[in-house]
Amino acid sequence: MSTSPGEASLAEIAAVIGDPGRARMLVALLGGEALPAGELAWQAGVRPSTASGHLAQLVGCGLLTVLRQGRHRYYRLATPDVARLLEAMLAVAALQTAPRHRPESPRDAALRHARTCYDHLAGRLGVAIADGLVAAGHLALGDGAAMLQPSGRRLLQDLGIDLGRSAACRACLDWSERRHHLGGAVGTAMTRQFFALGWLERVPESRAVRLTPAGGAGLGRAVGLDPAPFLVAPALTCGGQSAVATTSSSSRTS
Amino acid sequence: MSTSPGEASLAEIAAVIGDPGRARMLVALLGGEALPAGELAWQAGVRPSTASGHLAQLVGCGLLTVLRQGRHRYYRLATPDVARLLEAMLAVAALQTAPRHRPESPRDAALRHARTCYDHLAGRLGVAIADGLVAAGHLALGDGAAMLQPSGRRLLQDLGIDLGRSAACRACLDWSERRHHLGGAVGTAMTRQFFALGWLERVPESRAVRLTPAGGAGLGRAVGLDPAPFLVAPALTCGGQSAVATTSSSSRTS
DNA sequence: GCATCGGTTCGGCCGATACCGAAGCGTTGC
DNA sequence: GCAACGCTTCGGTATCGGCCGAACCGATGC
Repeated sequence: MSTSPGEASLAEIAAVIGDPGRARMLVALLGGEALPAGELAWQAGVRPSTASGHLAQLVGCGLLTVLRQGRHRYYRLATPDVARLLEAMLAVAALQTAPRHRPESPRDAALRHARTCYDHLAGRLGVAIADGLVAAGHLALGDGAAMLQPSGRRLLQDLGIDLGRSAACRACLDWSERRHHLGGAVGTAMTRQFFALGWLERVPESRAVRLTPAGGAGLGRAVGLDPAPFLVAPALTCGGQSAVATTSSSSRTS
Repeated sequence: MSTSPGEASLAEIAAVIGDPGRARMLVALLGGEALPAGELAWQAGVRPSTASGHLAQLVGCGLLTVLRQGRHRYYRLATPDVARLLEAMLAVAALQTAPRHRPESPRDAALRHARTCYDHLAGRLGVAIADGLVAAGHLALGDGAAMLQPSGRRLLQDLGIDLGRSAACRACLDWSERRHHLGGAVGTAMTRQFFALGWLERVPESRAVRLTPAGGAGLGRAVGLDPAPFLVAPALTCGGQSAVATTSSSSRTS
């Protein structure tokens, strides 16, 4: 066969992602944290033995890396490129599912509201922050790319975020909003600082994040965000127990 | 199951891409042209009946669209998002294959040299043009994003390319060079104009493109490109017959 | 009209692989 | 040391999906 290496590996990688269980593992890891094998098995809805095989494949084709720590093995996305690939797939997938069923599970609602996209913010909150920066003239955004303006650089410096000389950042297509939010080095640095300032906090067992009152005030000042819709968050549906209860929590050890 | 629609479709789409035959079809369509079913069957190396099934799946999950014309059916990538997804996969796949085998088939050599990436230029030529623009200060490039500077806008206007007010463009990761080339609206407009000016021409039966002598002179003036390495192109290996001969040309009707 | 051609549908075959339970291995904690 | 724990390896089963040839359908051209 005259299969170019590119073609061969393309199918290989896609086939590995193309199993429902493995896909669920990857989406779980899209939060950016490293997770142990048992947690991923539970997320995928399979037995540990099955999950182990899946994880071996994911590591084998370079999508994940392992971190051995005591008797645990923590898995994480191998590179940011993998996260971008997954987001690109979710964006295409969202196009197909949007017209069809819209049951809007509570878990999805929380994710649509605000979540991490590997190393930056996504969901309505991520889009709203990007919008605020654009409206204030701090950010130029268009056609899949974005660039921070001098005023935006100063703004971020005031928030304690010191960027190198790079003003360019990625405009990541948000699969839930079908709009762009801020990614790349600038988006990563902003998100990290927001967590450090206590403006954001992670929702347990999920990629979802929550805006704290301090964060609402801070973002209101900084980017003119109206924090109201984000503070009344759908917390009742994603507080950890109800979402988990709808799945097979019985198979969980705890 | 609590599979969010995103997760379910992620696996669905990946599984569809994950077949070697279908992957070859998609890569063939990455050239940006619409191709008839028979041509795609030949590219995939399967019988028309098998290819028909594959194409139905690709259309079914929204990756391709059909264009009926007489007794032919032309297939093309459904949206630019699909092309971006495929390029993201190729970029990740290139990471894995790079350390391994490097047989460097003649077809790959031509593609590495210069090719279309759906609607813009890629390969060494695409990267060299982007480099030239950056070196001359016409383009700011960094972290997956790029932005045209005022001088770059004037340069493109002189070449007959009129952009709207958007100066932002995508920096597309080149899977063969592991560097960025110019995509987005600006990259698309440039590439289209280069073809219109006769600076570029397509290599038949391939995504590869060739720089014409006029194009070498023009790009030398415009972006300071040294056209020498691109004019002595590996044309002998990709002229159409030798590359095709290595595959099953016997099954071809012509 | 009839032959040709591009493409799809159908039926049957077969290889690949996801799944589980049981057993094994290394680590942790008492 | 011994038990508990997290994870992996192995063997067997069952299902899924790709592949082809043959038949069918619609459009084209003489």
